[in-house]
Amino acid sequence: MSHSSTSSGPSLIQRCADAGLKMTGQRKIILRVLDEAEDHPAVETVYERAKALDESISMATVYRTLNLLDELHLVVRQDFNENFSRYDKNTDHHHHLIDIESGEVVEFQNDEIEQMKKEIARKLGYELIECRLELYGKKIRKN
Amino acid sequence: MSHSSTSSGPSLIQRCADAGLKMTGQRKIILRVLDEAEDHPAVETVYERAKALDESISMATVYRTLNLLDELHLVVRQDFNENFSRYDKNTDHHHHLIDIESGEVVEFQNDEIEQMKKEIARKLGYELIECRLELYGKKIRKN
DNA sequence: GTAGCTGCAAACTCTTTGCAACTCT
DNA sequence: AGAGTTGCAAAGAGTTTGCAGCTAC
Repeated sequence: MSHSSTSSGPSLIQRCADAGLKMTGQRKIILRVLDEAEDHPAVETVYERAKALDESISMATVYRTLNLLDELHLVVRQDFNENFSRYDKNTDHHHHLIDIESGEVVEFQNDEIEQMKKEIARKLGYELIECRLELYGKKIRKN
Repeated sequence: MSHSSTSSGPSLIQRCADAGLKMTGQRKIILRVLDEAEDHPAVETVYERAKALDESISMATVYRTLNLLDELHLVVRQDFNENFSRYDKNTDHHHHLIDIESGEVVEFQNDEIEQMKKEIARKLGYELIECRLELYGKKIRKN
């Protein structure tokens, strides 16, 4: 098992430019916010951080931009049992462990589980296309 | 690995009565709808089915009843990447495979995965409290 | 120049809630 | 009788959208 490291490679800004998106001032700011995020920010959070860099940015633009990036698979929309979406700039396949006390999110990857998921789907007569695995846990304190 | 069979045991109506809930006409109908459901109905669906049995039932009552049952752990609120909730009368621990073409939901249980989840959480320094595993797949057609 | 992007405000969807009337127990 | 439940309509939260103006290319 391994933690996923923060995705490196070309920045979101670069990848968006490559995808032929018009690079407006607002868009650059939002992409920078996502690139610099070490967490899985909610739309509201992206908005706040973007607004701190450019007062003129509107919520509508944040929503539109995040939807666009999600469609292009440049970010991943997450839904951790909350009534709003979070966004993950790490598009590599991985899962999440959510600390139910602090809300902190840890990413992980596990090959054995990947295998088993496929096998389970196959035994039920399905080809596995997507999947979602979230662990909710409490930090173990070593006394 | 095994499919979970439709939970038997005492009916929801019985378990609610045991829990000391006032058994109004509307509540009985909603509980009957849930007891008879072979699927994972959305709130809207529960409402429609209940309304077919008693025209007077309101959406507000359906929401209030489902929230109440969820709090008492007599049903489980599910959220399959849709922008509304579904409810599952099967409160035994299990996971779901969702057919991305038909929307059909298959329940399954797998002891190996249960073990691995706990182990992964432990290795990351957490005690596993809850979890959610959803497989999204396409039916394999045997030609 | 123009396709595409933006801010604003209004609209939309799902869900919750205040209130007065009603109903199980 | 009284605590708990109900229907209605209004309010809330999160998200989307129509529109006129603006901007990157």
